[in-house]
Amino acid sequence: MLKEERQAYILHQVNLHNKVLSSHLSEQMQVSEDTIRRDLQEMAQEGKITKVHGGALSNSFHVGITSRDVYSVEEKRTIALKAVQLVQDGMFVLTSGGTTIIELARLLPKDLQATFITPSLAAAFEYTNHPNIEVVMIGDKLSKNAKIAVGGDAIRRIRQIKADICFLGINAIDINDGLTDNDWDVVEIKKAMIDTSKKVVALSISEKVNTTEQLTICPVDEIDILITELPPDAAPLKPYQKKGIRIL
Amino acid sequence: MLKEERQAYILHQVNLHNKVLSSHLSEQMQVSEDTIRRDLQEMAQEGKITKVHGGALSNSFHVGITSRDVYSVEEKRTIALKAVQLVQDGMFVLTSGGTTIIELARLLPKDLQATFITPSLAAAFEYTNHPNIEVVMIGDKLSKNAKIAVGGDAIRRIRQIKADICFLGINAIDINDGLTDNDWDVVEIKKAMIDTSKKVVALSISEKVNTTEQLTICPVDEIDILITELPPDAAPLKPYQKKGIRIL
DNA sequence: TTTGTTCGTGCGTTTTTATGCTTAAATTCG
DNA sequence: CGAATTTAAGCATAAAAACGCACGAACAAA
Repeated sequence: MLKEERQAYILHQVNLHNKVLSSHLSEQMQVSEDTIRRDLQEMAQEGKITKVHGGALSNSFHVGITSRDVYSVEEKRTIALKAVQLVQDGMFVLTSGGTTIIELARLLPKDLQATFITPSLAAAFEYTNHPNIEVVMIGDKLSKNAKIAVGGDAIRRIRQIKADICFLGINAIDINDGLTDNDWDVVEIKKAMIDTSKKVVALSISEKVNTTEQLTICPVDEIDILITELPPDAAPLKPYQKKGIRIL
Repeated sequence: MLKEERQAYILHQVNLHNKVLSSHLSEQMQVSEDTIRRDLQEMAQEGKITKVHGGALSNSFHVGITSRDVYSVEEKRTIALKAVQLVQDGMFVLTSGGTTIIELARLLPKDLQATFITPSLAAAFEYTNHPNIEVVMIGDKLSKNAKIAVGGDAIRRIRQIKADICFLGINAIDINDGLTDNDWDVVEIKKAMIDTSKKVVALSISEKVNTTEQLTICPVDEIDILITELPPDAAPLKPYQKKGIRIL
């Protein structure tokens, strides 16, 4: 059997079943696993498949939901980096959706072992890329624009969880009006998340600090930690610090 | 034997068998391998064949390697088009994940008003792009590779639904072994989906017909409709038709 | 016919490629 | 953590390719 033949067959199998085992292929084609591994490596380099421990995965399904240009990524990355430090092994972490949360998801250390729970499709998707993280998706009717599960069932489910920490990507925060948003269903979900978590962390780019939307989620004193891309002692954050909120 | 004669013969052989070995040709025509190699090289330069180590491949064979998008999109699209016709306004539709289902999701008519329920992240995401479709995500612990919710809670939730129709993207179907898969949790989910649906539709490219994986989902007679990219009267599908399964 | 040129072919020799094996390191999993 | 599996790297070997060279046939021109 020619090398190219073999690789064509492998590609075929991979795309057929979404995954293949080196051992299996080796047996099927009567060549050593070494050869298979070299084939897989070669094909992976050409971008045809994704090589993993023990075999290979199809590339087609892997690329999906995410990746699209995000507004002020740099700031959000800064925020996410600070947030990551709050997560420790074994924690139950509840998160909302939103682009800042997605950045957080991407920056989680590879060896972190924790359980992440979210009603957001995109966040859930990102979490599944981390091998050591257990991901729980909160299901229910999906909100079309936020792409997160909303509704009574989702809320009930969230309230059943006792999370160690909750990360909220927020749209507007104001010292008087508190946390606000513009989608009724999302507000309900965030309320539930806050209620059921021991510690609440609000993530927001400084642009959104001291702005207000139509619907109230909660007053500022219900959040424990506020993270922006600014240094903790920046002037605009002083009022929040005075209210007893920890700034990172 | 003249050079031209020889090359004509080689071309014939290549197109007939999709591959030739230099050694084989050399023996057949009683010339040195050097000569064969020179012939192959010449023909390769003219674009008639593709030369590889040890022999040559037909050019048509090689195109399979170059196409690197989703595997057999065309077939899957054909399948999806047939499947779409089964959905009508007002239906409750339950679907699994998988690339064929994603194609189905993309091909749904814009004006379709129905409720789609799925444990698959990618499928749910696609459904949310349709303004008139109500999307319900089944939540639970997420399976890392399939990116679908698995576990007792998801199963319980699925069983509470009485769906009009259920679309399953399947990995392997065999007349004796029935529907099979290679992921325990996914199998459980699919079982639940089948049990709770009035009508079960299996979507599969013909390559997966008459193949078997390790874990059984259900015998073939539990599915109502089988859709492949082949015409309904294709030979490989006859046995299924005899069992009373409708073929599309 | 003779001579010189070109082409096709085969034969050694040297390189390159493909593959399997062994061993040590890495990874996974109970 | 420790056992079992998987991988990576180096080495050995055989097969194939590349290269130069030589021989002989075909062919053209003198």
